[in-house]
This record gives sequence, C-alpha cells and structure tokens, in this order.
Amino acid sequence: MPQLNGGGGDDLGANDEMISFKDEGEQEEKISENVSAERDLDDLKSSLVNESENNSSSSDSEQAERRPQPRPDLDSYEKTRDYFSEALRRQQDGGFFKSPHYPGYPFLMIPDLTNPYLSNGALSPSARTYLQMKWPLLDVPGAAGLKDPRSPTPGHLSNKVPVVQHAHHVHPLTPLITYSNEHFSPGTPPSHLSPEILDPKTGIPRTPHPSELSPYYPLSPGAVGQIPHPLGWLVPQQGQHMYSIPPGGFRHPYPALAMNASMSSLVSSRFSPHMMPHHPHGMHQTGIPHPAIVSPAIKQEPNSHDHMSPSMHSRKSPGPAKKEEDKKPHIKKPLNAFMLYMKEMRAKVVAECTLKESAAINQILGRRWHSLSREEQAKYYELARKERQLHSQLYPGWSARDNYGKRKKRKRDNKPDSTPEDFSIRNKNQCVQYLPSEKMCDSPASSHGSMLDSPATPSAALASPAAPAATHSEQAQPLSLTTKPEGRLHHHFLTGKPSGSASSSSSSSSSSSSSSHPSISIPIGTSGSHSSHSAPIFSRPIPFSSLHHSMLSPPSPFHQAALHSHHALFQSQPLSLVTKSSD
DNA sequence: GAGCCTTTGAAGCAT
DNA sequence: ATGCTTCAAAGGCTC
Repeated sequence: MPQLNGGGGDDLGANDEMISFKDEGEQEEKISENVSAERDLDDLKSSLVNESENNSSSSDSEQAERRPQPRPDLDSYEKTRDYFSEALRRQQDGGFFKSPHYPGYPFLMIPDLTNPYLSNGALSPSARTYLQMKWPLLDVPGAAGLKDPRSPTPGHLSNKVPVVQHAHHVHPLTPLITYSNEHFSPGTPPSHLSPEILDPKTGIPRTPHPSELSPYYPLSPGAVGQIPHPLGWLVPQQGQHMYSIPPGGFRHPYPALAMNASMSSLVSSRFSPHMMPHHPHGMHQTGIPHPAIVSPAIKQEPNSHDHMSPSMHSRKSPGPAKKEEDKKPHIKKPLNAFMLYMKEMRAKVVAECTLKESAAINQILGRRWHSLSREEQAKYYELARKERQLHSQLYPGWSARDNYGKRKKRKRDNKPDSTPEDFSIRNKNQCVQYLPSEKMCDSPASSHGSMLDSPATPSAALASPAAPAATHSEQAQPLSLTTKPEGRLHHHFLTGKPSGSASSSSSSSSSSSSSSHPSISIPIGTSGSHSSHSAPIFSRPIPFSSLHHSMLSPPSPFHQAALHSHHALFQSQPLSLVTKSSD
C-alpha cells in the first residue's frame, strides 16, 4: 500500500489513508452490481433471522453511491449537519464522496472554535496546548498567530482555514478531508467564506492559501451566527435542545483554527455554543463551554455525586435558590464511537427509512456499524478517543460515576432469572416489533461484517499493515471462543451477546436490548475483557447478516481473507447457526 | 411527563 | 482479572 503520508505524525491511521478508495469504491460498486442477484438469495436467507436486509437496503446503499447529488430527502438533515458529518456520511456511502483518500483523516479541519476558545475568540491556553499536543497535524494557525494570544489580528485565526471541497479534489498529500461547499447550502455563507476556491488553472476547487483567507477572518460574531454550523451535530437536530444556536448566534471563531473532525466533535458537537453565553455553570474553568454540560434544569437529581471538576463546584447556578448540589451541571459522558456514528448516521437512516422509532433506527445503525469497514470504524474510535481525552482535560475531576443515578434506572422487572429460552422468545418478539416491515430500509447489507471491536488504538490497527493479518489470525481461530466458560458461551449463542466484551446491555437484567439482537452471533476471537484497553479485535459476535452477506458479497479483496475465515467458521459452526436460525 | 426501547462502547463497581 | 451495571443519543411509544 502506498504510503503517501510522509508526516504520519498523528495516529489517525494515516497510513491507511492512502488506500485508493476511489478504486475500491468503484470496485465495490461493481461488486454491488454483480451480487444483486445474490442479494435475492440474501433476502431469502434473511428471513431466517428475521432480518430484511433486502434489496431495499442494499439498493439504498447503492443508490447512495451512485447518487451524484444530495438527496432531497436529506436536505433538511443536511441543513443541520456539519461538514464533518457530511464528510463521514459520504465517505461511508462511498458514492458521491467516494474518494476519501485519507480515510484516516475523514475529519475536517474545521475551525471550530466554539470551545477551545475563550469568549473573546482567543483559544484558551489549555485548549491550545491540548490541541497542539493532541493534534500534531492539526492545522493550528500559525504558530505565530496562536502563540501570540495578544494578537487581535483576525488573520492569525484565519490562517489555514480548512477548505471545503470535494474529496476527490483533495490533493493527495493533503491530510485533510475536505468537503463540498454544498454543505453550506442551507445558509450559504458570505462569498468570502466560501470554503472553496477554484483553481484558476484547473478550475478545480482547491484549498486556498491561508493568505487568501486570512483577510476574511475572523468573522464577526453576527456573521458567524448566520452561518450554518459546519459541524453537524452541533446544530440542533430534530429538536435537539443540546445544540441549539442562540438567536443571536454564537460567537464562533469560525476560522480560527483548522481542525479535523475529531476536533469538530470534541469541540463543536460536545461543546454547545448555546452554553457559552448563558450557562456559566457550563463553562469550564478554561472558559471552554462544553455541550456535555447539561443545565441542571435538564438533568439534575439530588443524589448527584461530588466528583465534579473543582471548577464545576464553584459555578454559580443561574437557577433560583437551590441546593448547591442541585446546581451542579450535568457533565455528560463523552460519546463513544458508536454514539458518534449514530449521531452521524441517524438522520440518514431516518431519511432512508420510514422508521421513526429510535429503537428501530438504532438496531439498523447497530448493524450498519458492524458493516462498516475497519477504517470506517476506526475513524469513530479515534474520534471517540479524542473526545474522551478532551473531555478528561476539560473535566479532570469528572468521573462517569458522577452521572450514576442521574438517570432513572431501567425497569428491573424483567425476569433476571429468565431462561435462555425466554431470552430467545423475547428477542424474537422484539425483533418483530422493531425490525419487521420497515426494516426494508435496513442496513446495508453488511457486505462485510466489521468485527473491529473498539481497538485500543484503532489508528494503530489502521496504521499497521499487519493488522489485517492479525485479524485473520484471530478470525481464523473460532476455537478461541472455547476459552470462555461454557455457560457464557451458551449465553453467547442464545443471546447473541458477547460474554466478555459485554456490550454491557447484555448484562442488563432488562437486557432486552442486547438479547434482542436479531442477528446470529458467532463469538469469535478471544473476547475476554470488555475493557477498551484490551479489547480484542474480534470480541464481538458477528451479526448473522454480516456473516452471510460476507459470504455472498465480499466487499473487497481486503476482506476476502477475513471472509474466507468467516466462511470457514460458518461451516465449522453450522449447528450454532442452524440452532439460532431455526428459532 | 417520566420512562422504555434499542444499539455499542466506555467506565465504574463488585466479586 | 472478570463480569455486571450504568450512561451516553435519539425519538416514538407507553403508562
């Protein structure tokens, strides 16, 4: 694999970024077409698992791939989406954005400064330090500019503003994913903000030189406020209160800093601008508001723990006289990879489907998640990792435990002593409930089950060419599942949940969630610990959908070996499958 | 209006 | 070290 990334400073899996995704995408398209007939067979098979990953679903993907123009039904969605979201989605669609030369850098170097910046637009020292430390490749504006906090010059902030352009226009050496200007469609920013600059020679949008942009930045707060936030989930979505933008707009040092999607998510998505002016309690000591901080009015319960960041304790509550504890802001947990993915893809799924219920949507998303390629998942893992890092930096004293008990506990009425059969039955019912007719729009075909399970260092897996090999090795060792206690293993097959990896929900007594997984799961790999630090590559059961699709339509040579292993596994474990599917 | 449902992942707690 | 529990998002649904 060509290594075009000379830098490689960041661990975003840049090494894999050189994959010619365009070629691969084309290949996948062909495969897609070739296997259309096989998809029919898929449909038949799918009935065994109460899944309907039918043509509809697959065609969705294919259509998405072929659609050159943004779908109208996504317009509204896209209106509220940030560039990052769009970039990711396109990348995943592989279609009208099929040339992510840098899958490891699927994220936009968007200057989102909602958070790392102080209210005056200056990057907070801590944030700046953090950014520079964590994102060596982060296109932080000129050192000169940022390093001189006193510099009021907008130019220093505008330097190297991420350019928005089609991925296929990205210079091969550009480690930044750019995106189409169309993402601004909802509210086309002032022309001077146009993320694209046509190259006079080629006519191709190119990344403007910082010098070309600097004069235009930073935007006035008002102007910025009129611009649709480039960072998707920052913008209110479907009534999402968390990311609403105040009427007056928010001070958004828009061009101040180029950042990748990781930053986008870290900063924008999680750092709601609306908190900046109104919620002092949501302001970190660094002056960085964080969207993870929820107004006490939204979520506050008396039994909150006292593990907040010291800065949090000192916050004054805007609310009326309430107990100090009640005034503590609720710092939400950083989103994990899947959550990020969900946020990114939910609207798309909703648009593609008639489904409205989140439960159903989530099921689809769960399967899509598994259908993602290693690289694609790794992007989210990396993003999540950075989000956690930033979160920990912003709230050093915060602990996940702080939020324990702040949410009503789930109903525990569900027969904790349920027998496996109970599980099975319930699963079936729930499958029917949530993935019946409408699942037609369901997941994509899981052309290849992605069994990447929250690698401790996703990027490492990406970066390492050996990763696939290791993967094969593990994948080719279904026996590893025997390392698990038989009981657990049993549970494994019956509930479709990994024993060790414990996607937690499985253990939930209510457990409906995991146990309701409609797919057939085959424990693969050494799922021992669910700890992210030691998460095996394949600790998660493979959705049957992914499995059988894998066998029918291997997506790419890259996965063929893995698929082969899958196949072998499938053949070697027929009983399990039969048992399950005959349920 | 509170909570459920559903998904995966991370983290904390208990053993 | 391992397993279980809780929470994170989302929005329709149920009670």
